[in-house]
Amino acid sequence: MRDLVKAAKSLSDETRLRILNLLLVRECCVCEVMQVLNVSQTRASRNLNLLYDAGFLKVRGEGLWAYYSIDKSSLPNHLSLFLNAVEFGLADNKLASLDRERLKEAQRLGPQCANPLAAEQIST
Amino acid sequence: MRDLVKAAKSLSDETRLRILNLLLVRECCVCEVMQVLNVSQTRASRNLNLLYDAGFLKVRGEGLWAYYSIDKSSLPNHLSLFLNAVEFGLADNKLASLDRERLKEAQRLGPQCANPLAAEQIST
DNA sequence: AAACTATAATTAAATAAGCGCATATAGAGG
DNA sequence: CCTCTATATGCGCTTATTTAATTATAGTTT
Repeated sequence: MRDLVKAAKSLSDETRLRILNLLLVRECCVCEVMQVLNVSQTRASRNLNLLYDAGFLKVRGEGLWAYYSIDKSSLPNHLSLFLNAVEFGLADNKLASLDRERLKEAQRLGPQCANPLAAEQIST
Repeated sequence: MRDLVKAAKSLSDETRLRILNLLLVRECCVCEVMQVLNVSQTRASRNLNLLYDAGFLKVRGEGLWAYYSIDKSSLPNHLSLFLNAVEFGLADNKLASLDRERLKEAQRLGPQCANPLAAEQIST
């Protein structure tokens, strides 16, 4: 039961649903999530880790980068069913679609390039 | 997206999963939920209402009683998918099975009969 | 090895969730 | 109309979640 509660809890946050939406398209590193969702590094990392903890994600470290992904074939059945619900629910969602578009243009440039404000401060 | 978050949040609590587990068997009134889960009237009512708010439940008032139920056929698709996940996840759960057993013996006697402590105090 | 960088963890502060108690509501029955 | 009863709700308290800011970690590069 605890697993189920944990899984549902991990899905009960907009940021995390948006993250799953991206990872359903393809593997992402933390900085790509930051870029596409326009959130802080802390927030991206923490919520990715929460989804990992709930069992939805795999992580693969490659040098400094951490690549998160969803491996549907190795998911326990109840998580797989939850994911179906999320995938269906996000399919026709405006923000989710926009995120998927933005993902196409996301680049693996590291966290400091994801924040336009910081970039401005540098150029000033 | 807000709907999805709300749905997932409503599933992220043990009491509410146990309630869904009962209602997947049959319609229940508040006092039956109290009895089977051995929780307070406030707690039963509040959590039923939360699940109702998320769209999972129907209510039917009959005199003083409120009967809650799940009408699978009229659920929106994403809720239906969520429910599948919950149903699967609870199928082989010990506590959920026990609750289903207890449900067979539950009676519609009103809230004060659901609390064994109160019953003892009455008999003393 | 020293400087740099992507991510993780820790902390502190704000916000929200969950529950019991007491009270409100609304229907039933005398 | 008054009382009794099943359920709902407002309030206050406790605990849990979320996040930004800061610091830590670990790999990379020079």
